[in-house]
Formats: sequence, structure tokens, C-alpha cells
Amino acid sequence: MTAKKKRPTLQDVADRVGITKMTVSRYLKKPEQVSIALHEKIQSALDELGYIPNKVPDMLSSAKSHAIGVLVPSLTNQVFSEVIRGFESVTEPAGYQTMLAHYGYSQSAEEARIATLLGYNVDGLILSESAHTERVRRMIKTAGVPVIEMMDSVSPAIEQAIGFDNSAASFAMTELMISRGHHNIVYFAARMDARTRLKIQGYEQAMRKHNLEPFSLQTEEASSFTRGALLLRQALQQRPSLDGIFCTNDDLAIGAFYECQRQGIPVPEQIGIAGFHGHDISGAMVPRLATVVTPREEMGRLAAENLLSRLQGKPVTERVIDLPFRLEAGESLRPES
Amino acid sequence: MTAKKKRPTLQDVADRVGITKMTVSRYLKKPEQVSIALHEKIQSALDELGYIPNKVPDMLSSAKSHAIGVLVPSLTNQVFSEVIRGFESVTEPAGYQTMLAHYGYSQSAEEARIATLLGYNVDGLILSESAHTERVRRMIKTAGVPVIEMMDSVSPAIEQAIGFDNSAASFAMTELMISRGHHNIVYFAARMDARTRLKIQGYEQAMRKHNLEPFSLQTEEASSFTRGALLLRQALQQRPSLDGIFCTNDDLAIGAFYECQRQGIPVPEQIGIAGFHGHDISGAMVPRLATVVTPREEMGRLAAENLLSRLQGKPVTERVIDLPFRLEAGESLRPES
DNA sequence: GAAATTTCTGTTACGCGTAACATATTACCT
DNA sequence: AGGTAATATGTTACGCGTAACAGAAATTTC
Repeated sequence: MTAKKKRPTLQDVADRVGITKMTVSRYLKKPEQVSIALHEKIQSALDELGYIPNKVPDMLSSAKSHAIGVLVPSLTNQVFSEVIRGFESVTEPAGYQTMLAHYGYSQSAEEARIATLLGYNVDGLILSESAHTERVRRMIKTAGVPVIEMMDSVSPAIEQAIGFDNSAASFAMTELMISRGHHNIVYFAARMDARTRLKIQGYEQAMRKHNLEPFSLQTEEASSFTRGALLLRQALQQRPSLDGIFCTNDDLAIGAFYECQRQGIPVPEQIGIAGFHGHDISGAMVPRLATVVTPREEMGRLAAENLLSRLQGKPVTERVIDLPFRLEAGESLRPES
Repeated sequence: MTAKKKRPTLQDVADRVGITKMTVSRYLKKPEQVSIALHEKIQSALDELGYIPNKVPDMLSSAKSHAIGVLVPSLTNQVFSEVIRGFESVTEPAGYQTMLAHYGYSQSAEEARIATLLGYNVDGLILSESAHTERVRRMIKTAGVPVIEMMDSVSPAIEQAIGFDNSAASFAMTELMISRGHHNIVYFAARMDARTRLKIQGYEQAMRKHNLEPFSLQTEEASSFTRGALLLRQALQQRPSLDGIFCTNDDLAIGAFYECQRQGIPVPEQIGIAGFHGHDISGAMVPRLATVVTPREEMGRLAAENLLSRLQGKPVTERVIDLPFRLEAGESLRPES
């Protein structure tokens, strides 16, 4: 076969039945408006030709694409997979397709991705960041699509933010560590994004409040178990007297814990370790990891619900939705005295 | 403001400069064909109006969407994040947008997702499965877009498969375990997809070859660390004499390991444990986990390269690309004797 | 059985960027 | 200057599903 058969259109289906494409279109959208006599004929023509609905023409006619653009900094980060799961648990039953893109924590990459997504006429946008370039704000305004920022509850939001208070969460965990007798606490950070900075702030505030000297180690690399181990070795060199590690996420914390094991450092007796987010593994490992349990799925779900509501023309109800977090002490901190 | 301003079109930009949209279109695509005198004027009109390129009209004109649909069974599964990273490392520089969708290991959901993606006129499809419904095969054929199946190297592929030999990998690891003195090996599986079945096959073949009795535990639930712990408890009840655990992925293996720790079962002395895929954590933990290291990023990269080549009209070179895997013995198996 | 109503199908126009072709303008050459 | 070539811009048509309106057919009503 040399002639490349192109995919069938409504017209092809209509021709085969001997009607107009309008009737076929109706059969697909509002079958009750089409005579029963035609149903079978149309259906078999659809089947025989293998018609695949095409959303594009309708997208062009200024109608809706029924696609929502979701931007996350990273796919490998477990956190976002869970947020997305929550998000899609709402959008998918509602018939919206997710267009997922990631930008590797880079603002300029975020800008490029947003332009691309808007180029596909997404009906709305979910962002995972609260800091954006000026052009991003322009584009969003010009495109006129609803936007929700996730992951943090700082204001002012572009339109609406749904998240939790990263700084307060970090403050609370630091105080818990201090109350458990860990005073020389080092903070481990990777990939310095806006949220990480907020977490460090909370940590530093708590340390200062208790007249302790904050000290944080940062790396530009992505966080991973291996990275946590590296940071621990580095920290032991720079602060041999440390007795606590607070990590910006569970991966680093667990990596640091393994390194302690390798070096024969007892946890939590000599060093207490805390993570952030409360992934499945933090509760499964031995000892269970102290961590801040964050509302990941709920965040995604709420973002979806609010976005859908706004797509139906309803106004923004709350500009900032601040979800609660929870501290889990695990067994990687010294016991309560 | 009551009147909802809609997003500017090329015509709006052209009007502002006093030219036709065609010239503006050319300025964006082939600026060298537009007189220098106009460049500045057009650019400032674009900036002032905040024009956002719109791909949809061109998609309609049977041109290409420059989007590729990627289907994975699950986003929370680390494996696929890494495959996607490899994939996008090629497609993104080439100017292709990924439309990611997941189907929770369900064939009918896969079918629905494929229909949706084709509705957005994706230029190509990447699937993570080799078993499909008949309708899926029909749709793909009718749509006439190139398709690549990832994750396994079984033939026959719809058009082209890129992966590794799941069954052989499983066979090899089972033999390694046996050679290390683990003979009463139980296989842990979650979510019975086609790949898992292949892995079980390999395990069973190796067991039988050595006159050992295969025994596998399966669950419909998603795999997780917690799930690995549960399966271990279950296995100890049903096979108290077991001395080896081979898991369909690292998560289950690590969860099982933690449960051993909790129960005071020495690993690898009493029970040897092996996982599958070789994620970062498997090499970071103590003891390091025995695992099958699979070519995840490379698989994604190759899939992308082959798909792009076919989008340029080149023919399929190899119908099945079988990538090598590698065994990592770690310290969770008994030492070589 | 004719008018009124309901049900069903058809017609027309639209969205917007771009390929292909046509025209206009400028540059270049002898 | 006349003519050819090169450059720059404009014109037209197209893709395909659907809303809005129009018209035709069937059904109901008295």
C-alpha cells in the first residue's frame, strides 16, 4: 500500500451512511436527538472505519480543550507523583485530560513549559511554585485561564494557592528535635528552590529561638539516598559534634541514616534524624523515621476541585488554602524524657 | 472588567503593525524572510499584546502536533519516572512536548487513554505494555502514528519493541540466589501485569532446572515498602522454612528486609533477599540489596530516538531491541562460597 | 384532514495559523 | 532605461467538528 490512508473523519462516516456529518456528530454527543433507525447504521460505520474522535477542531473553535496543564519541578520526586494522583482522582472522572510537564526546578524552563501548554489551549494550569518570572505572570493573565499554585500556602498567590506552611512545618520539627535533646542540628538541603528556603527559614528561626546556632549544608544536585550519605560525611567533617540531622526530604534523611549505619554511629543515641513528607518508607523502615507528614494527595485533590469549580465560572472562594501537616516522631529521635 | 478579553491572535498583532498576519507568522517561523525594518515593529507588537503561540490551528491542518503521547502504568513507580527522564532527554531538545498519561495497569484504561491522546493528534505513541486490546491495535493502525512498546523485548511487537528480557533477568537472578545457597526461595509479586508474569516464569524455570519447588505470593495491591513487609509475614506463615525472597521490584524487597529486621531475622544468613531494577536506594542501604539493574534511562532514550527517526519517515530498523541487564549481588545474599 | 407541534436532519459559518501561489517592490545588470 | 532576478508582502484556501439556525418529516390535536 503506497497511498497513506489518513485517519477517518466524521465526513467519511457520514458518507458511508449517506447522511451529513452533523448527524454523526450528534449521534456521538447527544444520541437521543438522532432517530433510532440511524443508530445502528452510524455505529457500524464508526466501527468499520475505526473512527477516532478528534478534539482539535473543537479546540480551535474557541471551545474548551478539556485538558489541564500540570507543572511539577520533577517527576522522580515521589512527592509530586502523589500530588498528581490526588489531582487526577478528581479530574479524570470529570473528563479532563492532564498534560503533565516538568521543569527541573528552573524558572526559565517553567516559563517555556507554560508557553507550550498554553499553545495547546489548556483550560487551566496547576503550578508547583509560587515564584515566577514576570513573563509567566503576563502569559497567564493574557491567556485568561484559571491558575492554582500548589505546595505552599504563602501569599500573595497569582490567583489561588493551595498548600501547607513549609516554614511552620520546619519550625515545628526543629522544636521537636530540640525537645528530644538534639541541639547541634544540621540542616540538609538539595536543590535550592523557594520551598527549601522557607524550610530553612523555619529551621533557623527555631534554632535561634533556643539560642542554638543553625548550620545548613546545601547541594545543587538532586536529592537522593546516595546524596544523603554524602552530605552526612560532609557534615561530620565540618561539624564533628553534630547530634541531629534535619533533612529537606525523606530520601536525604534515609541516605544519611544508612551512612550512620555504615559508620557505626548509633541512631538516635548519637545522632537524631528527621525527614520531610512522610512517604511510605519512613514508616516501614527500622527505626521508623521522624518526619513531617504533608497532605500531598489532599493538596492535589483540592487543587483539582477548586480548578474545576472555577472552570464552571465560579469565583475564587479562598485565595489561600492552608492545609495542616503532622509531625511523626518515629524512632529516629531520642525518646521523650 | 466585565468583557472577557480573549487571548490575542496573529491577526491582532498584524492589525497593530498594519500588516497581514501572514507576515507576522513568517516573522515567527522564518524571520530571515521578513524585512529588517519590520522586525522591531512586529516584536514590540507581540510583546505589548503578549501574544502566545497557538499550536491548535496548525494541528488541525493535518500538520503535526509536535506532541508525543507516553503511556505508563503508574507514575508513583520510580521505574517509569526514570524511563521518562531518558525519553525527554531526547524529545525535549528536539522540540517535542510529552503528553503523559497513566492507566493503573488496566487494559481498558489504557485503551481509553490512547483514544484521548489520539484525540489530541499526538504524532506518536510510546506504550509500556506489550499486551493490548484488539481495539487498541485497531486505533493505532487507523491513526497511522508510529508506536513503540517499551519495557520488554518480547516479540511480536505491534511495530517496534525496546526493552530487556524480563524472563531471562529473573532466571539469572534466581540462579544467582541458588548458587549462593538459597534454595527455598519465594517470589513476591504485586499487580500482576504481563511483565510480572514473565518474571515469575523466569523464576520458575530456574527453580525447576535445579529441582526446587517454586512458590510465589501475589497481591492485587500496588507494591510498596509496607506491602513488602506484609508479604514477608504472610510468606513466613505459609513457608516457615523459606531461606530466600526474590521480589518483583526493589520496594517490596526493601519492605521485606525491614520486616526481617523487626523480627530479628538475620539477612542474609537466614534469609537472602533480592529485588529488581536497581534503584538508587538499593545501593545506598545497609546491607546493599541484591538486584537486577535494568536499563531504564537508556530504554527511554532509545525509544525517543527511534520514534523521532520514524517521525522523519525513516523505516523501522530493528523490530525488537533487546537491552542488557546486569546482576548486582549486594550483601543481601550469602557470600560466594 | 388541516393545523400545530414535535422530532429529526441539513446548511452555513466559524475558529486561526500556514502552505502554496500571486503580486508588489527593490536590487542588479548591461 | 529595460529587463531579469531576488526579496518582501499579500491573497486564498484549507483542516474538521459543532453551534445556531433553517427546513423537512413525522406525530399529535381537535
